[in-house]
Amino acid sequence: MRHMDTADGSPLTRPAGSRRVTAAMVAREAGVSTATVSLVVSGKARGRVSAANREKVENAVARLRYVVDTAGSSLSKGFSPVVVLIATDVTNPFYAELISAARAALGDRYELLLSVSDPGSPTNPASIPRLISQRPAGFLIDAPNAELVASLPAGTRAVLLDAPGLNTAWPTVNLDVAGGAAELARHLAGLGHRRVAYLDSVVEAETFRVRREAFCDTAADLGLEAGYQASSLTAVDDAANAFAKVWPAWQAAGISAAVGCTDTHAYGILAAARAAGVSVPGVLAVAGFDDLPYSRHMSPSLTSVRLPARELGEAAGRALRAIIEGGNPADDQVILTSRLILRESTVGAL
Amino acid sequence: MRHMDTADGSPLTRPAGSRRVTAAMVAREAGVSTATVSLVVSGKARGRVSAANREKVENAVARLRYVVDTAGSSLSKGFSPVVVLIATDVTNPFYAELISAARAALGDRYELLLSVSDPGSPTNPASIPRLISQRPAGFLIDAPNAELVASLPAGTRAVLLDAPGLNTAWPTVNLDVAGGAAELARHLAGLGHRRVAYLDSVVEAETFRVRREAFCDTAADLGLEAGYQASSLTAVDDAANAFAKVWPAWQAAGISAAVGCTDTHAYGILAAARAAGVSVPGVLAVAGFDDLPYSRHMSPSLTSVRLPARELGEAAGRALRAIIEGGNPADDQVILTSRLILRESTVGAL
DNA sequence: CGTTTGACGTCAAGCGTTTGACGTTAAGCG
DNA sequence: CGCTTAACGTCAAACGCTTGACGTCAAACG
Repeated sequence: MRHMDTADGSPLTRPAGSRRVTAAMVAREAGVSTATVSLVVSGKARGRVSAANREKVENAVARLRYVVDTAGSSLSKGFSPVVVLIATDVTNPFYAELISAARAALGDRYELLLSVSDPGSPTNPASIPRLISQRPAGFLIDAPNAELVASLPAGTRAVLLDAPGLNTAWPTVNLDVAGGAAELARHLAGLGHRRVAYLDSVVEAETFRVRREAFCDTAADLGLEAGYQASSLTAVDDAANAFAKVWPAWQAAGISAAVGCTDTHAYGILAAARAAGVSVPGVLAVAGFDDLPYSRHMSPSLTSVRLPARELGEAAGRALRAIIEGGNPADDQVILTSRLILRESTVGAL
Repeated sequence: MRHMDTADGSPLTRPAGSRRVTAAMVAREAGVSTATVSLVVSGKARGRVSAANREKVENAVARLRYVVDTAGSSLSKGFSPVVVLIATDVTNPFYAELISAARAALGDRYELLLSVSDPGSPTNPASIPRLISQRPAGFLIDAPNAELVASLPAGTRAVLLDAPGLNTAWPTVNLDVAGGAAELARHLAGLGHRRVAYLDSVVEAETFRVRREAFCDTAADLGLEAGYQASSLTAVDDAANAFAKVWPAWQAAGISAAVGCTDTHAYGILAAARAAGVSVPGVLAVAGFDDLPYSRHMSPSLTSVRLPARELGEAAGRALRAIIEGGNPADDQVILTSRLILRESTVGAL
């Protein structure tokens, strides 16, 4: 291995140039041992390193631009200073806030990296062992399905986000989507709707199941008949197509409102309704979930159940940090509330 | 270190439970040496491991669920099997395709992880050394600014995406946004517009500069007067506010078209124009860049310069893989073409 | 039959960091 | 003055994996 400069043979070679700066080099430069360097750099100098030596080391570190090598460090310590956020669909604008809040809550001792699966497909449980072999300090797992959670080895440091109904021992930060969904059902019933279509996701995530069930159950209690169907849409395009196919049947069935399990689903309905000349909310009321930033600017603007993205990221980040540094999170099962934002697509001109 | 179960002292402890499976354990189980295990697992068995032993090892690996530990491996090999994609604004739907294509092109020997900065702010160059200390096999860097590129140590394996006008030695995959921007300018001039407002981003990315300059230069050549101004918007909300403030002035100046440096900017203009009772495209034509999935469903649908996200990810992934495995990418400077998608927001009812 | 060749295995030296254990020294105490 | 304490430094043993170097052995060759 070492210095294999032969071009043939193993395809993988060390990066050329720029020798890595090691603790040993810093130690030599500062005239101390590597142990001392390590103590200073990791902030454990108290009572073991004199002020004079500390300064020498700090100068040498600055001069040489030394950065602790994660490979060596994590081998020795058992973990690396990164937190992996596993998510399915980062393009959901919901995530920008979540990520930024989580990073802030985690503090700057950890690097936050994202592992995202292809849009529409759930995270492959097979990738978990590979990620674990990176020895991250912890995982933040968004909207995991049961299979994924089951495949988590005991002892993994992880916090689940948005994992309702999973009944797991892992610390979890949940959103009370059910509350928002119920509120939406009450809202539609209150407007006089009698039959409503609920467009579910084909992606099997617990959060989608919960949204649907909460909505449909509450609807049923109120005498509002809610039929649902999965539709293969994450992008608006598909929604439009799907809508074109089902609209005649809906019309025949007397359906006067449609709810998408996501605002993007609802966007598709809006666009397709417009294309089909169906007036919203006159002929068809439309609503969604997530209150994406675009929703208020749709035409008509979209009624939606807003989820507290920032709080979610913040709570999850804080919990994981507690696990990593302390052992237990202060609060093991957190639930954040959602709320319904009323807009034109259900109530008409505001 | 080893087994520190004292609760006090260092806050960080090893994860409890589930002893890590090491190559040594596999070796014992299979009755061979760790060297043999390593050879089998890394696929270098040819000519060094008999079929019988290989099978024994494979069985033991399966039985014990052994996964190579990245910490040890990357310490020894000099790099870990991960590729870091550095990006600024993953919630741009553009990225979903880019990521998925890049992952596919990279192959399954590498794990693709994302490092994202907060929306609106460029990637902090200070985070580069930390990422490098993870020893990833390579970097994919999207829309880097000059400062970031300058801070890349020589020898870093990286491919730049969407880094126009940077004049760097790093292999780069660029989009010919300029071509699309020019096409847009010609389109607007052809429609008879004489004065146009260009809303720039406050984020300093080369791609934004190129979009603006190509548009304004072409416009000037055609006798189309293009004024531009940065506006502090990444989210549609801000755009709407900004628009409300400037519209009277625009009207006075005879501006009949507005171009957003991003479709999200254009969304904001659309929404604000609607709110202000300004007819699009009658009174004001609107266009943007990126052709986000929502754009075709806006009301009116949005004319936009489409960028080939999938091809971009694919080309970048392939180039990085070539660098990692071979040494040089087949093609050092790739340019992909963009094209203008015409829709209602400039040409009216289709 | 002596020698080359190639297949197959293992040894052991690193890779870079962390941290108990263990010195040395000087200050503090009775 | 003898003894405890604390501060400060360093040593060296891990952590888990990779791979040149170096064996052994049997088949192939002249």
